[in-house]
Amino acid sequence: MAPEGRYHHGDLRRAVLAAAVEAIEERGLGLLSLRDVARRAGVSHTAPVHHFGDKAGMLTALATEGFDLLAQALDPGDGETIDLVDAGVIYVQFAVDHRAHFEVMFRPDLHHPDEPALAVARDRAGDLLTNAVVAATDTPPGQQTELASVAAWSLVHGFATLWLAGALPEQIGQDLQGSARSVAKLLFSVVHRSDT
Amino acid sequence: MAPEGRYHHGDLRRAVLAAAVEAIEERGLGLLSLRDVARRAGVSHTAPVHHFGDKAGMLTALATEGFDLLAQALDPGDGETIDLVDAGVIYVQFAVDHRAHFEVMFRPDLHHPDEPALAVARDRAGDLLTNAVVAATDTPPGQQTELASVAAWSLVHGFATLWLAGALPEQIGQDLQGSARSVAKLLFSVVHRSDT
DNA sequence: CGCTAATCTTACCATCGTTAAGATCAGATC
DNA sequence: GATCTGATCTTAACGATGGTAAGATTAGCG
Repeated sequence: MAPEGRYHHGDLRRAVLAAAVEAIEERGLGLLSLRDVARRAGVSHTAPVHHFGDKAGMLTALATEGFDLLAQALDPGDGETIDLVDAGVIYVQFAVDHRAHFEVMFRPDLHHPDEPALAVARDRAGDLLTNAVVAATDTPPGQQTELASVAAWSLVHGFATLWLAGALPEQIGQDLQGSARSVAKLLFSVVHRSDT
Repeated sequence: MAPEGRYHHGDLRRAVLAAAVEAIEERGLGLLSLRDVARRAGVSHTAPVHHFGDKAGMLTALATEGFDLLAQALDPGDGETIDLVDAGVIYVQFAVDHRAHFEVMFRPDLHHPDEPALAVARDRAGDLLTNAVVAATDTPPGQQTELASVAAWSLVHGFATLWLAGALPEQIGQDLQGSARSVAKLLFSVVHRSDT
């Protein structure tokens, strides 16, 4: 990936983010070291500074990339809205497939709080989720819809988070796909009862 | 709290855990420093080693204490089972009131994986949640009940986690109590629809 | 009182994140 | 093609961190 022996890497920003994902998946977010990331990318430990400023900047960029990937996975394109259950399954699948991204996305204590790109990416993904709820409820957006969206998001987010934490019983983990779909089907109950 | 000027602290284990909670609430789990915790407790930076072994040991103890506190909050005593909605509200309230504990509880990458006390405390809290679901569903425990429990837990856990991450809309945060109760009421839909 | 184990401190080491200074290089301009 | 300029990367250094080793202090118990 990295051109060997060259002073200028060529695409260090991307390489650093990829190395960070690799490091987080191997040793966990808590043990992430910027120097280790730089080593994996084959550059000196201060090279990432120029692209990200500091460690928090790198994690902010990683979180932004994560929200972009999630939005991309949730967006069927052509201005259409995704089915609610499908959206739920995709959300869980994303958390599992992009564990490193997902963990960083919801750790604002590790971010630069005032990074506009992060807010933009997060809002885009959030809007796609809300749209799926609105389409499923078939009622005009309002305060009830907002609560329904929050509840729906909470359900799939909680499921994904608990699975990542290894807190779910073994049976669930053995058939994660099926369990995720079963849980996602409950989104209908959550969304339709939330107006009572 | 700490007896001044004494060589032996007297209750350093408790003091260190309390200092860790304080430090996490102030600066976030990601920036937690063992030396800072020791400073807050008024001891040298290696004093906690004797009680916890290392940083992961301290966080494992903190997570265990968290599960114990949660179980205590969910246990009405006298062998009775708690109401499902009440349990949901209590869960969210616990996460907010004991933010530091809660965050550590679900970060197994920061724990000693084979600590028995942690597993015991976690299972006790988990059983209390499952009991509340079983009592509400009114059906014998089985695979469906397990899925219902997971879904119910996911809903409140996701809500709490998203709130802690600052990811929920402002309206929710302004009336967290009310929103938490509204979400907890949805537990009935989740639990009763999960057998279809 | 005296012994022992628990508790805590000081000294030290490798590693970490960050900053400052300088080296190297890509691309634009002439 | 030569030169200049800014972007990119490295080396060097600093304070802080987590962990280990050795020793000091003291509580509990005979």
